[in-house]
Amino acid sequence: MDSNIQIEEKIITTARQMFIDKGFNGTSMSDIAKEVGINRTVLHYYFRTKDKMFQAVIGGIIESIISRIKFYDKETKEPIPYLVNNFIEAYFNLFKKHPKLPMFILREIDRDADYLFTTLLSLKGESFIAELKCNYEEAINKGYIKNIPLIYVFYTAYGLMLIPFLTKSAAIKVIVKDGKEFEELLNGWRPIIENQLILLLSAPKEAHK
Amino acid sequence: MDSNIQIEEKIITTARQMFIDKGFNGTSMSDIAKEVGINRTVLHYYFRTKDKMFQAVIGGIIESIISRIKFYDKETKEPIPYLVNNFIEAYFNLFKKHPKLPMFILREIDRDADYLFTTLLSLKGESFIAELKCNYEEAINKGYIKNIPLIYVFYTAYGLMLIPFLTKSAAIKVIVKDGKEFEELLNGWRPIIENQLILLLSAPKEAHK
DNA sequence: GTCTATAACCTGATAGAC
DNA sequence: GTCTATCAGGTTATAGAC
Repeated sequence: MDSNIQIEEKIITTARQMFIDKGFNGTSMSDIAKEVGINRTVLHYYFRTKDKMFQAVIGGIIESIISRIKFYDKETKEPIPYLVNNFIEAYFNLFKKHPKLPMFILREIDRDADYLFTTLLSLKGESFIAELKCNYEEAINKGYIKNIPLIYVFYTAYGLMLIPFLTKSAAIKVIVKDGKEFEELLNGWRPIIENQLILLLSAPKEAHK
Repeated sequence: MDSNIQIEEKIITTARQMFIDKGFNGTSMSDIAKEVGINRTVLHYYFRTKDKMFQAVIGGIIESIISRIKFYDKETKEPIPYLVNNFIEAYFNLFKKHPKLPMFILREIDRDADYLFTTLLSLKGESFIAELKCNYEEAINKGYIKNIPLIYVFYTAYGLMLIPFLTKSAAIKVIVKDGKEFEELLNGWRPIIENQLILLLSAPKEAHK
């Protein structure tokens, strides 16, 4: 039977969206069943427990986030501003499509960081993070980017990237009337974070006053 | 009776800490009662509902966060680097003492932004935000700071300020061994965020290359 | 495969004895 | 004021009929 696979597929996609919007604890099996349009016990038939269902869903979410990272490639030698531009473009598109994703990932880090990293490493390989670091240090040694610890680049990039989405509902209370005006706010924010990232990364000759 | 007031005091302080650590939904009345060392129904005797108990606690939390904001004072005319330094100092101290506070405030914004702002305005006055904006615009007009929308200053300040604490448990998984090393990580981060804020705010003559 | 029925919890909240 | 007992509602999960 292929209606089997179809319904399993439908469960996973709607469950993914609901977990992103409301988090693990905020989403009940009943909610998911109602949204899919099936009996609650059917969920248990396919996945047995809520945890196993979450496991079937979290991989795709992590993949969609991590795949946005693109590092300095010694072959193509793309300039920093181009890389920064690409990075921001990719994440802005992702978060405009899933505005609750930033909150989701932080909530999950807070809830169970161990499990998140186990899943991440099983997806991208055990040495994923070590490879990132190695790649980054090589770019420093060749003088393409400033000598600054990788973690601070992450802090700058993700701190500035996530904050508008994390505080979106507050912004709509205070300075912006609707989603359309929020979009314009984002458009004004983009060049600022772009500039700050380039300033942080650019090799000394471009950066020093 | 004053044992009355004592126990009410004890309930509030431990409830505040537990709400900060686990959020509103993550903290049950049973948890609080167990931590205080009383019967669960005693909580209902003092506060009747969980919501009213949260109300008794949230004011102090908001106050501790908002009171850190210090804007340009036309009287004393303190220079931007000094103000930035003070701002970062105040929040780093607060978050080192309560590392879960950043996650708490974001979670509550996500859960009920309306209620949070109603409480904020009732504490600081209806025109609190308008006054901030007015103060800020005056500083721009007098040429003390660059002409950039206030919201983007908030995004930069809080984005860079919050991100290390929001991802602390992830950092401890990956790049840092313990709390002491995390402290050092923070010490290295501080001058960077300081520099970025000063660059963002400084009036044109100091800022342009 | 999908349903009903039910189990075994946990939640917030209240009534009433002491 | 503080307790026990109880309620009504929600949660995940399973057994068994069809």
